[in-house]
Amino acid sequence: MSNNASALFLVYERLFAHYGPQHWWPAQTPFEVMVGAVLTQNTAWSRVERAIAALRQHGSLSAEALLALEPQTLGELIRPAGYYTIKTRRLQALCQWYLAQGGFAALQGWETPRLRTELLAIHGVGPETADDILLYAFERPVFVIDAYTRRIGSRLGLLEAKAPYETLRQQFEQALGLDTVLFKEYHALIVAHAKAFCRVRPRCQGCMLVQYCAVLCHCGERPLGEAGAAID
DNA sequence: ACCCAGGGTCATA
DNA sequence: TATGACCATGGG
Repeated sequence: MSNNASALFLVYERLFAHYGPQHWWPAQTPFEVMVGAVLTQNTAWSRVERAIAALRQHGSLSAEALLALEPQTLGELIRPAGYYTIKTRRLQALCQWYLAQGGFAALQGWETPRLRTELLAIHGVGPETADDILLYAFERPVFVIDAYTRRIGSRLGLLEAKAPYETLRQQFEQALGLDTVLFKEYHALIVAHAKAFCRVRPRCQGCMLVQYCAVLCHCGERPLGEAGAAID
């Protein structure tokens, strides 16, 4: 295992030690995970919670119900999550595919590569949304790369922030091994860490940044070495 | 008033 | 391959 690979695992251990288990994804059903994955695209989760609550209140938190809604009605329900016109189309496209394939039980029988390819073919489902769904709805060992992963990873000097999505995903998967439970927890911890320091920006020089890095570099006895020294 | 959030698509070079 | 515009709400 390369230094980089062991460093990625060390970061996980320290995040877990600091924040504890995150119990992700915050949803009651696999289908709700899928809906949330679309709604949270470039959107704060607190906004998504509002939209999901509205859908549940309306009795429309199912593929059949979402498809039956008039676009204008659905748009009104998910309005708090922003991009409501686009997300209305995306949600209904996802539901149409979901039902056409026979729903969750049928899809669960698919091999992961096929499932991923088919998800990516849905209009409005990109790599991160597809991988959120694969990991948290279908429990497949797929590592999710998001903006937080890029930011934290690059600050630690462990990855290139602008590298292609697939490159980074394979980097994590090869470093950690295909472990669904680990992947679920790791991604959730990255988001937890980012949220804890959501005001930290690359140009910041203040104490928040020191704490942000300290969680990963100095909370344990073992140093991160060169990777740790590379932070900002 | 300004920045940005758990992205993705499309047009352009 | 790689930028940039665009989508839209609401919290800090």
